[in-house]
Amino acid sequence: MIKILLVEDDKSIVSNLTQFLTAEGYEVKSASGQTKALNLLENERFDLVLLDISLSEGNGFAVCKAIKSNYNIPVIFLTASGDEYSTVTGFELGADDYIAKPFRPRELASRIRNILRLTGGTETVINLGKITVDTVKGAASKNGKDLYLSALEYRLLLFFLNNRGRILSRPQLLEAIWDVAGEFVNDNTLTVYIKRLREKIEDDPQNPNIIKTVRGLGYKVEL
Amino acid sequence: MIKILLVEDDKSIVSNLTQFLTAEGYEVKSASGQTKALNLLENERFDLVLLDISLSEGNGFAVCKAIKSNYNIPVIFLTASGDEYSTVTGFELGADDYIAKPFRPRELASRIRNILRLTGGTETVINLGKITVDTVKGAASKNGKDLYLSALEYRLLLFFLNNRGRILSRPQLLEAIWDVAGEFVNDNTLTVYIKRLREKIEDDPQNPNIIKTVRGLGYKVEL
DNA sequence: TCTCCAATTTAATAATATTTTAAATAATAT
DNA sequence: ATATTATTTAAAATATTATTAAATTGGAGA
Repeated sequence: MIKILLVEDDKSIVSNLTQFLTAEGYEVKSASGQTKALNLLENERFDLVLLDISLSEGNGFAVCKAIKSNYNIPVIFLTASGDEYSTVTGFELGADDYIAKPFRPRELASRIRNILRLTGGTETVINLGKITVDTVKGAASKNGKDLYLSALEYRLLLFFLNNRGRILSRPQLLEAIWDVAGEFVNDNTLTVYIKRLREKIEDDPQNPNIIKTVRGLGYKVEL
Repeated sequence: MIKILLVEDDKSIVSNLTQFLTAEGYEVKSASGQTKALNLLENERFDLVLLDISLSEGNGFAVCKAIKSNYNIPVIFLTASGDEYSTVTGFELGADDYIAKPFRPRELASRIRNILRLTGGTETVINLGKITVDTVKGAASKNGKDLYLSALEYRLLLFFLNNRGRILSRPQLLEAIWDVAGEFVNDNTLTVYIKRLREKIEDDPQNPNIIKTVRGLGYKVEL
């Protein structure tokens, strides 16, 4: 069953959408504020988040950012209509689509199907050889033994696993994990983290077998 | 350079969008009808198609279907406004997004970036005889065996493959790979790289069969 | 509020592979 | 035959990545 988290404080929208989406075959839970939303996300696995970005409490952008960096779940923004600013920066913050209120439910359903198709659903447990990452628990292990990764090490590993087979350039990694687009984070920070991660996950960190260096292009984890 | 094919018969839209998207850093080609569009697609590689579905000649759906089944390129529909029918069946036909006219160029740009991000760009595998380059993996192979190319060798090969059939002059190559327009990179650098690349990809590097020298003009890779 | 601790970032240095240069040789066209 | 263009070779210069250690930051608990 595909689970959708609806983050919205307008009660009537919540009730209408819940009814409609349930009829469409989704399981819907709702949260009226960003704190509640993040709480729910910590405890349950969702496949998609519908996010009202005009939440009274703070703005929705922060939530989106948090979701994106911690859970890798697709997010669709529900925006106040005609707010071009929102749409543009929404995408840039990692939203996967947006829809302006008021919207037709059928169109929303269509966009949901589309995003789920494009993002291929959410994975909860990712395996690669001896390494396992459980994104629900937020924990990683090697041969079943817990790996004690720091938050950034964890996110870096997760990003690699979500993009295995791909060459990931340093700017790409910096942007994905440190989310400053190139600026202000010492480039070497990444190098240091690669080293630390290797130290924890590789059998022979000097001759890494999981995270490979492709000189001049970036790093890559094989399939 | 990311290449966009704009399929649209309204001249003023074509001209406006071409200008705008070019300024955004895309390479834009346009076709006024579906036949022309499909012709272009046969001969060039595009990364994304913007498709007006109210084309006079036939409807856009057929084109979209053809694109999707033959090329696996993301398609964004440009629809007449308020046409819900179009949006729903558009997605179902494989469109990756749609935008209703009239739209704000910035929003279109935003959607383009988003789709390219979601679909991970197109251009993933390029083949030429025994040589294969996979730009997602960032790796090249010959007869399925890995070629260990340096970053510049890789970029050079990629550039040749993206421009096969064309004669590429030395200044052109220098500018493309070394991105120096006004010299200061020893002209021979290119020659040396051609040699190294040939050594790795040619069966008989002394009698190159892939990268041909066209004396006085430059180099060329046959189609 | 303060202190301490772990996590993160930065800086300095080393190791290594790539890139550039230069100079000698070969091939081709006029 | 000679000038021009292209190739080859090998060594020098540079860039990129890895390592190590020290400085900084920010949060949990006293």
